[in-house]
Formats: sequence, structure tokens, C-alpha cells
Amino acid sequence: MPIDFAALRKKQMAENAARLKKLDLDHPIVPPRPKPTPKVASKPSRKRKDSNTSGELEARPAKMAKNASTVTEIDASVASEEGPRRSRRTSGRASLNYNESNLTRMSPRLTKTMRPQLASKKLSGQGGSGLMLNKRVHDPKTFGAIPGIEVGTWWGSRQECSIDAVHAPWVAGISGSRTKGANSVVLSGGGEYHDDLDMGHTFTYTGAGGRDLKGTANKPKNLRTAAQSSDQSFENACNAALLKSVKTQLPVRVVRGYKLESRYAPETGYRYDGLYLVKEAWMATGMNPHGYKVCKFSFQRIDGQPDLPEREDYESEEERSVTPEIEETSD
DNA sequence: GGGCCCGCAGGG
DNA sequence: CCCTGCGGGCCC
Repeated sequence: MPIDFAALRKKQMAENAARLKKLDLDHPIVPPRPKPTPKVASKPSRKRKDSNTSGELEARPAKMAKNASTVTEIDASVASEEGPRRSRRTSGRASLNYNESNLTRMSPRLTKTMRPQLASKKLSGQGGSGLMLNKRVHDPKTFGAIPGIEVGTWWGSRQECSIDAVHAPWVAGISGSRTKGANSVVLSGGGEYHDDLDMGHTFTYTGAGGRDLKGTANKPKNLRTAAQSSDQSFENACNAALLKSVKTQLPVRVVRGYKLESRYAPETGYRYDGLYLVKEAWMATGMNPHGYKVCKFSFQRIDGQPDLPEREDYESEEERSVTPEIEETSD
């Protein structure tokens, strides 16, 4: 008797939504932000470095963190035969335009047409700003903002983001250490994370591990990602780092990627969305065919940062399924 | 579209 | 040194 995978997903998403809602309730009252123009939707005709008039947000531990750092075990002994259904993705890489796009800063180091090998070479004799250099000038293990990187900064690839020290790993979604906590995460979607919710100022995130990075016949271990094949745990270094962040309440840099299914996802590339706190950590059943456990985390954005760009045209499948009323999503 | 291969940055 | 990890390019 195969478990209804859609039902499981719905259940998990309801759980995630409840977690995020709790964050909202715990959230201290903040003065409403003046919102003159809700724009930033379809036609990013120019650069988008507005609204950041005052200086960068300092890397400061939030002072309103009084939540108990709970790791709740959620028993879910469900298994399923079906895999998570892939929903159609509207984003794609269609309108990739490097000549004029919604960049806050255009980096000439990498373009989509350049090969990673070339990209890894240093551009000789480019001294100066550092932003033009193909090497890192800031420490990615910093907690909080990276100097010179504004909220909203956009990159075409994870490599560029790494060079700017916002998120060091090229592939991994979590960067940090188990002793000090997480420095940064990337929200990049993916089938295994298909129950995660993104409300913009809050979101849920699935941990790392539990994958068998086998590879192919000739080349074992040549894969960088793979389907879930075992339970995740907080022993995993990445997950441990996020768990540590729940305790430390140090800010975590958040980058959203184009593959994320969210109205807050960039249409292409990767965008720095500012600093968040990891508020909770718990275990849940993952959106994998066998119901392996995953580590889950809830994030909450620190106040006082520029508003997130929104894709108004985005139809959130997630939002619909967790909204009890509408429910006419017959397929 | 999927399969395969690749370089890389971290951490143990 | 080894292994992991929500990339990305290329080929089919």
C-alpha cells in the first residue's frame, strides 16, 4: 500500500507553515516600513540598488532572540513508493541577459559562456578594487555582512558568489562549522526539498547529508548531488553548524537561487538577500521516496534590511496547498 | 530533456 | 590526505 506522497508533502508543509507562523507570533512589533513603490517585478530596467541609503547592516547578533532552542523530534514513520512529483518550473534560464539585467553590480569575471576552468584562473594584473579580481578578498567565515556586498547583490553563478565571500562552497548549500555555527546558506530548491516554504522574511530549510554520492560505473563518486538514501542527522557537520546557530543567534547570510520555487527567488542566478537567524531545528520526514528523515530549520530575517524583491506573477503552488480554503487544485 | 563528467572549497 | 556538497557545462 503506497503512501499518498502528495498527502505527506501537504502534511509536511503544514508543519513547516506552523513553524513559520510561530516565528511571526514571536516576532517583536516593528514599525511598518514606508513602502512607496512596490515595484521590482517584471522590468528591471536599471540597477536596483535603491533603498539602501544608510550603511550596511552590521553583523550584530540580534538582541531579540529569546527563543528556546529546541530540537523537536517529529515522528513520522511513513514511507512511500512514489517520488516527489516534479512541478513544472517557469523560471528556467530563459531571459538571461548579461548586458542589462537587474544587477547591482556586474561582475566581468564569469559569464555563462566561460568555462569554470577558465574562471578559476586569476586575471592577472587586475589589482585595485578587489571586486574585479578573480580571487577572494574577504573572509567567508565572517558572521554577518560582507563589506561592500549590499543586500540584493546578484551573481550569475555560485562561483562568483564564492569569490565575493558571501557563500564559500561551490556546491554545498550550508557553510559553517559545527563549533561556531553557520555563516551562510543558499536556497536553491530541488526535489528533495520540495516541502520547504519560503515566506520571504521566514523560510524553512532542509539540512544536508543522507545522500549516496555514488557516481557512474566508470567514475565512482563523480556526482556532486544525489537522491536521499539514508536518514540525515545533526551529526552532519553542516546540520550541526545550523543547529549551533540556533544557540548562538548569530546572523546567517542568505542567498536565493533561481531554482528555488518561490516568489522571492531570482529569475536567474543567485541573489544575496541579507541576514537571517536560525530559530528552530527539528527532524521531519523528507520528501524522498523512502521517507528518510531530514533535518529541518526555520529562518527569520533580521529587521532593518532592504525589502526583498518579489515576483508578483509567481503562482505559488505551495501557498495554495497550505491555504485551507481555496483548494481547487485538481490536476 | 537526462546522463555524465568536471573543478572546487571546506572540513575531518 | 580523504571525502562531501541544493553546480554547471557538455554531450546525447
